[in-house]
Parts: sequence; C-alpha cells; structure tokens
Amino acid sequence: MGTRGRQAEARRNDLRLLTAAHEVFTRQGFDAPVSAIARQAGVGMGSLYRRYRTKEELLQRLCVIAMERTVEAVEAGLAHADPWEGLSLYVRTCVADRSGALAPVAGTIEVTDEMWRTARTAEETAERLVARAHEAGVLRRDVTMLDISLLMEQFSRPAPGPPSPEHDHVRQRLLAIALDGLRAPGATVLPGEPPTPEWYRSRWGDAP
Amino acid sequence: MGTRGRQAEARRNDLRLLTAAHEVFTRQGFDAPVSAIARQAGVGMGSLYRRYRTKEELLQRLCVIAMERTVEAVEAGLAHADPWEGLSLYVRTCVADRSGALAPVAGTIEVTDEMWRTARTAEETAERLVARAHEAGVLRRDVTMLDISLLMEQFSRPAPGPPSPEHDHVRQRLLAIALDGLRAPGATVLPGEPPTPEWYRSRWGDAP
DNA sequence: CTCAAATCGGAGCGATCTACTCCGTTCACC
DNA sequence: GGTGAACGGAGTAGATCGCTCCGATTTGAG
Repeated sequence: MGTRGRQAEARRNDLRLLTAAHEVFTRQGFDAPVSAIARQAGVGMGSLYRRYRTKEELLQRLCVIAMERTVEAVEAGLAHADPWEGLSLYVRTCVADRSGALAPVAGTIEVTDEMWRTARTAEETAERLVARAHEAGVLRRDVTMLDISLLMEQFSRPAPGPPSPEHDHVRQRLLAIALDGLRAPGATVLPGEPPTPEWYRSRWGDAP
Repeated sequence: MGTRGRQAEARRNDLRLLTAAHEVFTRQGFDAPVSAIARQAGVGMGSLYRRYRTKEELLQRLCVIAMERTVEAVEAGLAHADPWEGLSLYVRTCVADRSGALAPVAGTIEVTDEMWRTARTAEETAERLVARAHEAGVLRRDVTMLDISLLMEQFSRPAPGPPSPEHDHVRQRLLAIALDGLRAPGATVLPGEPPTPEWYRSRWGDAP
C-alpha cells in the first residue's frame, strides 16, 4: 500500500520537501529562497506550491510537525522506567532531530492557533518528565524545564557548511558534557533566576 | 589625546562599525546587507566604504580582531593562578564576546593569510591553558581543546530576535551547566573519538 | 494501445533588494 | 572666512526572490 503510482511519489515528495525545508529554514532563516528548498528536495517549484499555498504556510506546517515529534520524544522518555535515562533520551532525541532549531525562525512569522496549541501540549508533557526526574533526585534542583528547553535549542542551532557526520558526532560529545552538568548535584549554583514562562513565550510574539 | 576633532570621530565610528558588523554578520550571515551594518552603527555608507574597500574586507578584518581578543582571553586565563578558574574565565569571556560566532561566517569567504596566522596562534595558546588544567586534574580527561573550542562556538551562536539582557542571562546559566560537565571526572564517558585538528581547520577551507 | 486526469519540473515575470558610487553638506582648524 | 578631510545617504545597475504558468511525463481505465 502506498508504494505504487503517482500518489506514492506525491507522498515521498512531501516528506522530502519537509525534510529539506527543515534544513534550509534552520540554516538560513525564513529569508531562504524557496527554490533552494525545492532543489534540495529534488522537486520542482510547481510540486511545492501545489501542496503549500505560500512559503509561510510551509513553515507553519513544519513547526507543528516538529513540535509533535517533540511530544513523541517526551512520551518515549516517560515510557522509560529510569527517570534519568528517560530525560536523557528525550534531550538526545530532540537534539538529534534539531527540533528546537525552528523556534528562532518561527518567531519571524505569524504564529497560528495550531502552533500555540501544540506548543502548549509540548510544554505540559515535558514538565511532567522533568518533574519526575526532580522527584527522583537525579536532576540538579536549580534547573527548570525551560532551562532544558533552551539548552536543547542552543544545541539544535545548525552547524555551518554542508551537513556532515563529523558535525553530528561532535554535537553528541558536547551534549554528553552538558548532560553530565545537568545531573544532581551541580558543582556550582546556577547564576540568577530561571527564565520565566512569560518571557519564553514572548519570543514568538503575544500569545492569544 | 584622541578625543578631539574629526579624527576622533573617525576612530569612534570605526569601533561602532566593527561592533555593528559583528552583531549583524553573526546574526544574519555574510549575506546580511551592508546598509544594515551602517545603520546599526549610526554611520553613512560613505564612511563605511572609505575604511573598508569591500564587504569581504570588513569581515576579514573583523575575524582577525575577534581572534586577537580570544588570544587575550587565553592569556588572562593563564594569568590566573588556579588552573580551573583560569580555564573557566577563558570560556566565559569568549562566550560573552561571542568570538566563536564568526567562525561559521568566516567559512563562507576567502580566508587571508593573516587570518590563518592568528588562528594558529590562538590554537597554540589555548592548548597550553587546557593542558595546564589537565595536568592539575581539574578537567575531565576525555575532553580536548577542540572540544572546548567547539563548545564555545555552539554557545556563541546568536539568539533570535533583538539582543536582550534576558538572553544573555540564560546563556550564562546554560554555560554554567556545561562548565560543570567539564570538570573531572565526568559522570559518563564522551562517545566516539575527539575531533581532529585537520577536520577542525577544514571547515574554513584548505589551509595554506 | 489510447487518452484523459494527475502530477511533474522549471522558465519567466514583476517587484524587491543589494553592493557600491557619487556628491552636496558639515565641521575642526587656521 | 577659507580649506579640506570626513560625513551621510540618494541613486544606479544588476542580481534575486516569490510565485505563476505551462508543456512534458506518467498512470491506469477502457
């Protein structure tokens, strides 16, 4: 099912399109040329604009999908019996997916209701995962869920040049360092106050 | 001395120009409009192009200056008696300066001999600072100087939206986590092999 | 095989944007 | 005042972009 004919090609193209858009948008920002996305996906401009009426709509859809994947990653983490391993898996999965890399780009376009809703769901479920780790005493106490989200966002920022396995490998090493720094207790106390949810959301504009 | 007359204004403008260029280039990449740099610096296009013949020349100069500041930060670290505090100061200074944020952009233009020379000096001195920390046993053994450079580069990546004190504050928190993860011994072993100097340099193109 | 429907890739268009030039104005100094 | 260095920014030619439009290609039913 789904592997024959023109409809199957359409589905494949849609996936290639979303993958390419993720890479191009996170690398170059919203100003990236649409033609670059089409070229990277190996698809014509016509095929792209038949599926998404505008460039903005493509990015909005992409953001929702990325956040849905984040929710899945949280659930996979919660499914893990060990609170630390669950949290660690979540963080590593999100960074591998570069989910957080779209957040900066999303701040430059109109945020749809669906995006706000999905973001809220992601926040709430992630909070549960972090709370479980806190209660188990495996996560340093002075770190909050938003700290972790922002840490993942920082590590999701795209590397320069063409994507390479070396870069992915380095990112995993650096993330391992940061994860060690997250375990309780910290050698130092984190400076200042933790980020507030209001500020965190305001980076996307005014919530509805 | 140097605060009177048109020449003083020229010097001030040059500094404002370099600061603005650093911000605009790291945020938008080399494709950022030159007019944005001039506007942010509060300077006319004429004043910019009298000092730097081309956009590329401006960026090249900027890179050299950033790397020279890195060298100064290493020396400040070495001046510290405590090996860990010295290393920590170096890392925090570089991230505060966003020195590493130019590295990706530099990969998109012609790299001058002067840039290669300055980079080499920075590498060599930083290696001494890291070696001292290793010998003192305050830095986990499976981490190399290049790991630390790449970590700083990752943390130097610009935040979205207009620069804000909240963002700087968050960055300091996240960096504190990573610094805790750098102290010996690590709770885990870093995955895979450390990055090689050849690969590290190749991101800028072929060394001379 | 025939042929209509569906999907494809990419040339082309008008509007926008960019690097850089050029020039009239301003200001410190004599 | 006069002078000349430094200033800001409008102007230009060319490049680029989002999006449209259409001829070519493939599919599958009759």
